[in-house]
Amino acid sequence: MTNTTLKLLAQQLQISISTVSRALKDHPDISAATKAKVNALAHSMDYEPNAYAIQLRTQSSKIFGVIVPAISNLFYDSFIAAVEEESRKNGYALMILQSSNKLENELDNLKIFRQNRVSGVFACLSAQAENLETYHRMTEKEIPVVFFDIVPKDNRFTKVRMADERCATIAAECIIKRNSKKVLAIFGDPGLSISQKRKAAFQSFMENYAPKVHITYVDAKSTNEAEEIFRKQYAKVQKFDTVFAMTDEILIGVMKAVQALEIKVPKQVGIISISNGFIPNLYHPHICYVETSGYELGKLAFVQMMANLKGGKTLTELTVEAKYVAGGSM
Amino acid sequence: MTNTTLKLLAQQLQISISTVSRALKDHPDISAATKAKVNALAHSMDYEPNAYAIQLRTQSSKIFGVIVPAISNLFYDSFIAAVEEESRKNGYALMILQSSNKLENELDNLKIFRQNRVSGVFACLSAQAENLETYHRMTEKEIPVVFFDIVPKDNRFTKVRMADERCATIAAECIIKRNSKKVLAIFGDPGLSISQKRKAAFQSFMENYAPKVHITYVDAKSTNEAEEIFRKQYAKVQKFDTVFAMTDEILIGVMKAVQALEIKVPKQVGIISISNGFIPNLYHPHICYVETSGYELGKLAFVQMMANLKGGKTLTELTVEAKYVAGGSM
DNA sequence: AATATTTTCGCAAACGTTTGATATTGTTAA
DNA sequence: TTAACAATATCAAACGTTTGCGAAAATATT
Repeated sequence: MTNTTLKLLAQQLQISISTVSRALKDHPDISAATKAKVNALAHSMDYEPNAYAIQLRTQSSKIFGVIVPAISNLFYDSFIAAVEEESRKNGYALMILQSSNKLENELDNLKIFRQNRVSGVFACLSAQAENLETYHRMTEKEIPVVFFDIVPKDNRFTKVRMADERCATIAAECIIKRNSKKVLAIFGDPGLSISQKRKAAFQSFMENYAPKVHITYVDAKSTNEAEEIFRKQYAKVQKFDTVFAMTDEILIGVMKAVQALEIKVPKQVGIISISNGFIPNLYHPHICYVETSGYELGKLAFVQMMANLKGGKTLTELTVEAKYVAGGSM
Repeated sequence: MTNTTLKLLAQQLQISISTVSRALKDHPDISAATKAKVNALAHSMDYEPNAYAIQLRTQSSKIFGVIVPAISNLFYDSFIAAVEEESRKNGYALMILQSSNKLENELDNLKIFRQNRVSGVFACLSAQAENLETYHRMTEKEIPVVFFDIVPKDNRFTKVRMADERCATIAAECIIKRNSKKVLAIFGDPGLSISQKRKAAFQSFMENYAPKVHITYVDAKSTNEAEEIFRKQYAKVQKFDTVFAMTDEILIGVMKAVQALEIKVPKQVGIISISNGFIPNLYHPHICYVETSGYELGKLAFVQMMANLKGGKTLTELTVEAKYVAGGSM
């Protein structure tokens, strides 16, 4: 069955295509009577405007592209959910592609976006190289790019991200308040700037405000690594009394060890992490965490995108504020 | 900066648009020399074919639509990830929209898909009404629809889903093998057909093969409800020795209670659930589960989609087999 | 040398829509 | 009654491709 088109409607009603087109979009040039007729027929014939023809004609696509390392991820999926909500409210649809942290995929995805003349791109850099060349090409072609979470240093781009330093600082404050003496601080992949930032912020805060607290800094690239580190450190005679987990991945590893070793939380060990809250609330008692919300970040990113679309250039780096959520683990 | 088009390339090289077009797609009519020239210029001018023009001309879009209740979901996000992978391999892009389980959104999404003339739709029905009318309209317009997970009863559609009955049966087997005497079986929202199927299968299996086992059947619509149920049942003098959790949500509730009550697993209580594995592996010991993989389901759905696209009508209901994954909880 | 064949390319229409310019009415003011 | 104007509707070009058909040039066959 062939699709209903303006032409079809026009010849049914014995009027011109342009009249039909204008009637459908409530153009003042068209009389109420004609509009009524056209709308009625369009509805009964199940007319759906052809997005491609429109986009070809108007040179604008009403589609945003989103690149995430992985869709299946507690943080990114809430980011996507937020962007999707806002997009739909504003009449945009989303094309979502995952890079799997591979440069090759990221480039492929960008190509698809360019070929589909997306109105804008939300991009999270893949861990590998910083191939900004391609992104520059996009902005040259007036496709705004809003980077989120893992953003480039180049400040010719619009960026939104979590207030990473602040997150770490809040966690540090908390540890100081708890009067901890010995802390095990586990950070993520040291290759990622996010790890570096958080660690630097954490470290400098602790050194300034609680220089006497003894802190063991370690990096863990995976859940398993985090678990092993915890076990090893816990085996020492001088045990730590508090552990800081920079990510959900790390927290999961820590909690596996905690459960296996039957450690009482918070009596024997206090735990604090940075998370969106899902994982920390799985346990009893709930783990205390500094909230980093992918959802909030998504909302913010969308605002930035619209600003870019409307008012030309808006190059800023915005951050979402972090807040502490108390659980029973400290 | 304006986009490079075939026309632009053509006038640069003083040849016709059609020659450029054919050269670019390696058409045998074009000489090697011309092809070389064209390709070189196209590359240097950063030519990107305009997907809209192509789709308008060829009437095919190379885009699939996906509707899920929520992107931010352990099951659906892995489904999406699988479909995305396969799609890209086959040159398709994905448009993903979430219904938030609202009929209104679902219809909006479908409209967007129709207007974008997607090549096919992967749909998971929202919990509310079964508005199959719209889906029929799509198939009439020769847009194949592959339903997944929550599928309609109408068997004029292509459907893929988990082998729900089998999942429950496997769990039941496991419980029998463990020699359980008293079981607490917690199922999900009784309004969903998936809950009904699993419960029916579980119940009939137990009645047939282990009629003497005492089973308490309850429904829980949320994590909190599951936790409360567990606590209440566990307070009884005649305690259950095994609990079956139909979903991750329920398992999470159960585990909160288990942790709070400091119940030893599996000594005091055995636990088995149905899950994709992420949640069960968060705990120590790992919870035993019957695996239902969104990822596998995605792969299967994609195969069905391609079959539909190629060979006309392929109306079948396929299921992904379930398998038992042993943890330390039984 | 004339014809037939192949290789290489251009013409033009079509996909469905939007929109500036223009034409056709009907209405009002002088 | 006629000029002036507003209201309504049409024409036609354009967006960037693809593709059937035919034309020209080069090569091969008699």
